[in-house]
Amino acid sequence: MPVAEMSTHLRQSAPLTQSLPEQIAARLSERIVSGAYTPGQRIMEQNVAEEFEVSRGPVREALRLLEKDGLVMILPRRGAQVTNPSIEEVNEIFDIRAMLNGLRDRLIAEGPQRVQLIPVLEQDIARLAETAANPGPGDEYIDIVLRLNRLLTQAAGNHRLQAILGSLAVQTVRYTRLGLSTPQRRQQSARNWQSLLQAIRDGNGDAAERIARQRVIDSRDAAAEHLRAQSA
Amino acid sequence: MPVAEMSTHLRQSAPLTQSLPEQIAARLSERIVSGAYTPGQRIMEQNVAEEFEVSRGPVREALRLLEKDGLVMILPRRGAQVTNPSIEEVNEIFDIRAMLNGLRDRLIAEGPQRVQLIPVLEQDIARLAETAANPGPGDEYIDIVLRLNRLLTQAAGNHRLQAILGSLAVQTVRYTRLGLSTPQRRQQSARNWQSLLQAIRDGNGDAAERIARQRVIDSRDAAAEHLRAQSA
DNA sequence: ATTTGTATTATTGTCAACAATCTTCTTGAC
DNA sequence: GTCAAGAAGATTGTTGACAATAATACAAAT
Repeated sequence: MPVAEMSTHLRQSAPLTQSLPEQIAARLSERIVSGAYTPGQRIMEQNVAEEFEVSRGPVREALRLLEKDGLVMILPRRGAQVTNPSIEEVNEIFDIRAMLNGLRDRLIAEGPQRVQLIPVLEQDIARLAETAANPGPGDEYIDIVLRLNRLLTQAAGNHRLQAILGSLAVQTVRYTRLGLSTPQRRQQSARNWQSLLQAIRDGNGDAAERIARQRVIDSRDAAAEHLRAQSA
Repeated sequence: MPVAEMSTHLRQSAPLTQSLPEQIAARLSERIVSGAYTPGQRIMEQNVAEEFEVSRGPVREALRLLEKDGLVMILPRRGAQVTNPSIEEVNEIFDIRAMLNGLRDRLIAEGPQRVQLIPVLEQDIARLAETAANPGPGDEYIDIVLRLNRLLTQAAGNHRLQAILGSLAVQTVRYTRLGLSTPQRRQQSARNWQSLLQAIRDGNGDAAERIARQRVIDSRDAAAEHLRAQSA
């Protein structure tokens, strides 16, 4: 074997669908959201570069990409560390998400794409109702919620909104999971989704916006409740 | 002549307040918003590097910073070019700004900091009313509006919101100016600011949000009107 | 005249080495 | 024993060179 086998398969000889920094960022992103890198942990360029067998240049760019998504914080001369947002900052992000989800769902309720969307929503929201009361951490429920959100965010047709909401969703997914960890909350959530579906059916943008905002605020409050309980 | 005199003074021997990429980004940012770089124009790393007498590394980072602010678009293997948003994209950004300005002004109307803020607002908004009807492009009026917005965005106390709104404001300042280019529009705008002031005095968050949204939507429509007139 | 293939050039992507700066560890004084 | 100062090490910042790729110009064939 001429050269050490690459353990990570980052390099492909065929045309790359993703740039090298993007691939590195994706791998690091997984580790952060999965908790393999703990909040506050420092990420050193040299280590990442050696692991992926690239130089520090692409790694630097990858870390900048992660910073754009709010997953790491880059301080001058101190490098990147996994973000560890305070409860206040998490609340701030949820407030922004509430407003922008309101806009998103209004755009959908008032837009022409809602007619094709309604059957898909009906199916997913029905599954939400089915799985909400299941005991346990609710991973299945949460997966459906995340997919629903992605679907709606794409369907709204506002590209900039899509980018911002995507970034904010990544930053708060940890807390969204926390907030949906009890059957009671999931049932509350499922009721909200059904209300939203009805508002979209009716083409009622005002109602869609109000319901979306309430959903995110409920999510925020539930997460805050858990965080308070944990720290106590 | 031994070596070309440095025209830009980017390098200081004393401790740098801003990092090198930040300084480069600031300089390029000026040129973009001032129109020295035209929308769609390609910015080449080598050229910028030679002009500022640095290597391409910091320039690359500077361009990534500008991308984060939405001032340039970076395409793989094609480099950076000044963003040239379509009318639709500008409308999208204004919609987002409307929602987030609503949140911002609600936070202020409902927050404790409003009592210290009210005298400052009264002064600036009075000056708005004075200068609104002046003929001409309204540069003075627009300067006050921009300062007011900065003030409120900072005072709201939501750091993430501040970052997002700052970025969106930079991207739309060109169109904001366009929308405030007639005395009629400025008088409409001034009336809106006075309504906002009253809502903040009353501590009425709902009203503050509604008024803020309306203000941005008016701004959006006025800018769109001008753009339509221009292209016809 | 248009189009297609090819060669050339221009530009971005990546790398390894060096410089500057921050952290940590050791040493010494009180 | 605690704290301060300095030295050693570790880490980010910057640079210039090389590689890979995309844009351009030109030539030839239809």
